[in-house]
Amino acid sequence: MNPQALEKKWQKKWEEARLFESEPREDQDKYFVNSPYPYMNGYLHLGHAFTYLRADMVSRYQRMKNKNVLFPFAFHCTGTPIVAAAQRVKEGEKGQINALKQMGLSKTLIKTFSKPEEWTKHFPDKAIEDLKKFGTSIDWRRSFITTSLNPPYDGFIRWQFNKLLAGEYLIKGTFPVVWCPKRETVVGDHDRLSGEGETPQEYTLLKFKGEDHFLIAATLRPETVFGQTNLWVDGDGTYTKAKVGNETWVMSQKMPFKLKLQGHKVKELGKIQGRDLIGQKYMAPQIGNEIIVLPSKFCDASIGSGIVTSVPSDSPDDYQGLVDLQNSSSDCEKWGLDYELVTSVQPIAILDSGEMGTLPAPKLCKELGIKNQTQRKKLEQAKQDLYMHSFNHGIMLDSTEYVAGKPVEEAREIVKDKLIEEGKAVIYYELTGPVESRWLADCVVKIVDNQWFLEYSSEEWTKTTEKALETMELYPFKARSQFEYVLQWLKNWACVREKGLGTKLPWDDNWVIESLSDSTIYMAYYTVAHYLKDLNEKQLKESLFDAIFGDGNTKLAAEESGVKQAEIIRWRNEFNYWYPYDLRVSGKDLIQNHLSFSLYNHTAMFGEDKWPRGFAVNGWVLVEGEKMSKSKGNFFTLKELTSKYGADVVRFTLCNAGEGLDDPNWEISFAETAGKKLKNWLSFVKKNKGKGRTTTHPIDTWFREIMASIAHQANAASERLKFRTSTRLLFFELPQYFKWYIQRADEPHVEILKEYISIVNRGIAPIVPHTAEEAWSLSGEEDFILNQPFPEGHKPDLNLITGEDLVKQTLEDTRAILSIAGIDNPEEIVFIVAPEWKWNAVHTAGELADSRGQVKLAQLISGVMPTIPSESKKLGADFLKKWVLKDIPSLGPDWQSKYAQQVDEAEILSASVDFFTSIFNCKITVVNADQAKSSMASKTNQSSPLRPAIFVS
RNA sequence: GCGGGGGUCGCAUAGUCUGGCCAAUUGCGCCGGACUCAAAAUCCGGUCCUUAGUGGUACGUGGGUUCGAAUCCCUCCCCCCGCACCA
Repeated sequence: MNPQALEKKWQKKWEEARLFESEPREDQDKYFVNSPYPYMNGYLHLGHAFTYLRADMVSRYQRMKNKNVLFPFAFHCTGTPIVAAAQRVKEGEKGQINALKQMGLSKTLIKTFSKPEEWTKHFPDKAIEDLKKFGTSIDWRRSFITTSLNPPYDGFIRWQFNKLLAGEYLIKGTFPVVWCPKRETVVGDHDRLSGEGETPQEYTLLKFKGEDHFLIAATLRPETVFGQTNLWVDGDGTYTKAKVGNETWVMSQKMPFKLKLQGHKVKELGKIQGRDLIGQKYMAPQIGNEIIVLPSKFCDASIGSGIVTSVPSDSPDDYQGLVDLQNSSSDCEKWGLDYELVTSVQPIAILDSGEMGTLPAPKLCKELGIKNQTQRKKLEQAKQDLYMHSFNHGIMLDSTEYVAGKPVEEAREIVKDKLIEEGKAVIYYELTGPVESRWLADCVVKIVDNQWFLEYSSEEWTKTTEKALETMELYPFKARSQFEYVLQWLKNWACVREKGLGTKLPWDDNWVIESLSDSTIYMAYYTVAHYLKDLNEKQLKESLFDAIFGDGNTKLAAEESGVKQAEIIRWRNEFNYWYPYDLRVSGKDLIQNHLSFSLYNHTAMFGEDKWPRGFAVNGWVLVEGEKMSKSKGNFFTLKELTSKYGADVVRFTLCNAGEGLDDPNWEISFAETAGKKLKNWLSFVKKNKGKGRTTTHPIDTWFREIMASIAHQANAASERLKFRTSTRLLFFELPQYFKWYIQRADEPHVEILKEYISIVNRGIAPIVPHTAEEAWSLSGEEDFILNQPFPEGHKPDLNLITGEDLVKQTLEDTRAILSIAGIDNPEEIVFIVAPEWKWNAVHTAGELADSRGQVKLAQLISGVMPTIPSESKKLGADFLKKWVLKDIPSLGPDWQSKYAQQVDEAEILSASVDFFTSIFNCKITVVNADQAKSSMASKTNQSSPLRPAIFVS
């Protein structure tokens, strides 16, 4: 049977048995695991598969630990990408249509994709199909899509936001967005021809008072106003004079338009030439001096405000501009400037940038050998370096008055706020780089009024959320510091948008709730999703949600919604049974947004008993060590992989790709060979059903103990979601031991063979469920393997293992010696076990050992020597010396326990003579050192407890 | 720059928290052998150097702590992820 057929068979059986349709059961502990729903603008890929596999393995593992498990799944459709993509299809854009074609969609289907709803129908269905074929243990009855396309969910989100508003978790503010002036719309990343990732950046607009107007200059470094020496304009450029509010401003020609979008009242008055400004003097903000306007080449009337305030101490551009002008009296003459006056302008030190000094810009320019202001590349680099350096290391000098001694980072905010308060500056936004919209227009920044924010920066709310985090179980432990950091750093989140799919803000139809904000507590919705599914919009009253998810009155809810009160109570009970969720499995990229948001919203919406119990985070899947991407050609959808390799191979190899926070690395070569391994296991199980001897063999006990020990370790690993470790132990390591067992015992014992098969089957069931089910049934067992207990084992009894370790060690040593000696066909091999007195010596050493296992040599020698036969006294001293100085350190602490019980080495090795003979095909002799032939004396002396001397000939 | 995670024997991974059973796990690859007319599959053995075994070197670099360091501390170098309004 090919893997797909086998998998289909078991998937059908699971479905028929309704194995994953979870219902509350009061007599059983529950376990609720979930994972963030995927965004539905494409098929599920290997990256999704990894996270969902982890959730599925937990789900299956917990079922085997006798938990009543709920694992639901849903689909995210909120936001702009689907709408934007649909719009592109509608406009017939080639790139978008090709992308869909590449996914294997038919032409007719693609046509329908001009409607966003079609996306939300097609992809969820396909995702369900893919995940079913992947063998996930999901309760599909509870699935849903988000947005207003699903009225019950829509109602749930409206209910949530009403509660958030009432609880004062929402605040209003303004917010800068990227704006297309042509289309008059917000421009997200997917609406851009170029400039992806560019965002609005805050500048401080400084106002320089002149006789009847202000010059306007934008700066990113308001704290440097203390060092202003002059202004720069583009002498060849043209500027605009405009009335802004009650003042008259001079600025670049494009700026009035931008100012309007940023909430200013602007009326253009006329033009003014840059050259007319040169030589004029203006009152500089903060320093209260008049400074002169000078011409520069780097200053461009079309960028920003077109006017720059000059701080030569800390800006390489400004410094170089000044030097250039001071080096050229002819230029000064050309612009009608007083050369004397120009040369008198000098940089003013305002902040200490550590090793860069208090006048870093002049220093840098000289060091870099910058000749003039047209060396843009060097100057740009110098500016970047200096900007970061000063920001991180700079301390304001005494001359800066109220910010003296403060780090630049703090001073910047203080100075900015003060200037704004005094009316000497305003906030202004520019983009971090040029952005061109799909509608072929250059984008600008617009300030949105009335923007709603979730107030994640609220101290009180954060405190409660931190408390919630404290009680949570995090996988891996390492993730905690990351979460702690995020919670204290998280800022307010703009939670509504002007466009895109989603739920409308209940109290303002013009806003749609944003996609990271409508997905914070929906795990609660899973508990009753299958009941709410059929309700109509009129029934979806606030009171109903209050009654199910809170302490709302069920009678009132029944009256308002028309749902029977008993039903509502049942739903509430189901919510209370499953909630809170025990584990949410996600990629690590969601720590800083989604998972943290989810935690915040839980503390806002629910009581402490409903706060999340666990987060598990994992890395991003790499393929052959490289990031998966369509352009690299290493992009795999879940669907193509399961149909190529089968679900279990994909699960097995993904599980083996990694665990913890590291990026898991999926290897194709392993996927190619893993199928064979699974198949081999099946044939092994089939072939060995009921086989084995009924007589006992000394080695049986050893293997039983090994099985228990491996199972014990695997169970502990699985408990911490380390399923790779678990699989390695059970599927790779245990079989190694089994091989050894077979080598030693020829035929396994019937009960032990059965136990071995059972342990491996149950152990790998969470990872490769189809193979495990098949093997379970092949081995003659009844029922689903999923209903069996996961093997737990126990810690091994070392005494039962030591003897076999001796045989193993001896075999390895013998092999090593033979190969080094170059003997292919030995005639005789003699194992010379340590004499009694060496054992005694070791025991005595064990008794004398301190807590670290250390032994004082002198003390040991004096204690042991009397017990050593006189003929061996010299050897004895040598042995003790070596034992204490060499062996004990390498054996490690607690070395004594290994030797505590003296095993009869001669007997153990003698019992294994047949075994050794079968391997080396020669005479095997075991002797005690006391009886060894004198011809072997030099070897004999090497013997020590558990490490016999070996003589080959 | 800030925050987080890393750098291990061809490749990939375990080990690091809790220092010594660590020349170091496991998979892939490679080499040799068995089986076979042959191949595939499977099985056995090997895969740092040296050596009739318990010796040397080695876990990014350079120091330190310790009887003892892949593991703890410090320096430096390098790689990955995030720094948001985007799902």
